[in-house]
Amino acid sequence: MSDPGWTPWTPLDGAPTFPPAVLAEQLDGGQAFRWHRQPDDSWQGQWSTHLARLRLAPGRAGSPSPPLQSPQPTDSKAASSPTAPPSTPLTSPQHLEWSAPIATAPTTEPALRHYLACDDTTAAILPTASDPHLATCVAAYPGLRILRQPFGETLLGFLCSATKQIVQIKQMIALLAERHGAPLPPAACHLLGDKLPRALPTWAQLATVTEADLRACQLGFRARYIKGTADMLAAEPDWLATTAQLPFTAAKTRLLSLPGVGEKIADCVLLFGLGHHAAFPVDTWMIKAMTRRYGLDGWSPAQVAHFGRVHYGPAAGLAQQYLFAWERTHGAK
DNA sequence: GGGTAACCTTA
DNA sequence: AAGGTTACC
Repeated sequence: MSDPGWTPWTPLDGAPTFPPAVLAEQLDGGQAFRWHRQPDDSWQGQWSTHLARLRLAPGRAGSPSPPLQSPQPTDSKAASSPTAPPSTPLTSPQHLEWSAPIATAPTTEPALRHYLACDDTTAAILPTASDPHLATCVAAYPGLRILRQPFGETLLGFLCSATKQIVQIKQMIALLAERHGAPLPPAACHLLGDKLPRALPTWAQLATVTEADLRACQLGFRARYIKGTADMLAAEPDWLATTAQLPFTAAKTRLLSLPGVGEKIADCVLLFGLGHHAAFPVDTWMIKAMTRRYGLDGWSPAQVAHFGRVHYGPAAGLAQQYLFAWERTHGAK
């Protein structure tokens, strides 16, 4: 059944089809930290002042909500196993459906399509023809894209990320929103029972929070970096807007001037928050991947980053996301 | 410049 | 240990 106050599940026009594992990777694979899987395997997430749910079209049998007029072309195989275990990354692609609070749905839908980068075709320029391993990774996650997230939120998320796992980062971010974020516009607010949805705090709001209160959000030593960054941004109110307009290298230089932002976090923010697809974040997973799959034993992060930029070119960031996803699931092999 | 420890907390 | 950065040798 669909929730009262929420729109019925509706196919998202223009969205690619996804195998379940790819949708999970895209929403909860380390790009974003505000998507939470629900008991019915749908996803609920927030970005900016948007709140939405996503799911993959369930099969015909046992469909809990009255079937809409969703076309479902070429879906004969997927329908045979609507609840098939996500045993392999390659289960059959299914169509994406969305739902949102009724009051905000008209603005949510186009925002969602933009956020999910449904129109992005960057994968077409990946050098898969000359790189068998990259081709394997791409084939394993068909439809995977780089999200288009709000710049400020992306910066906050990755300032939280240092030596933390995704689950922990999500906890920090949830606490920051709960304690320091503004409630979403009233129309959406009665919808989640006792839990009012809140936006993430803006950087201006963060500048008014004490470091101690930030530490109380489980930020640990990252609290000092976030406070320092908030102070710098508060001293220069146009910092985010100005940086967002700069070309890749200049934007990176500015990001690196913030406390707590080094090479890796800068590249993540450039990639996920500013759409600079040439950024190639190198973390411990990428070191493992390049060592194991390309024989780059003993290479430093800076050397691996250089290799990535040269080898993968203008879509290096997307290549990184495929390699990252593959390594996290196939790392042992 | 490269190598190493400290930084917080929790899974 | 964990998806890093910084400070200091």
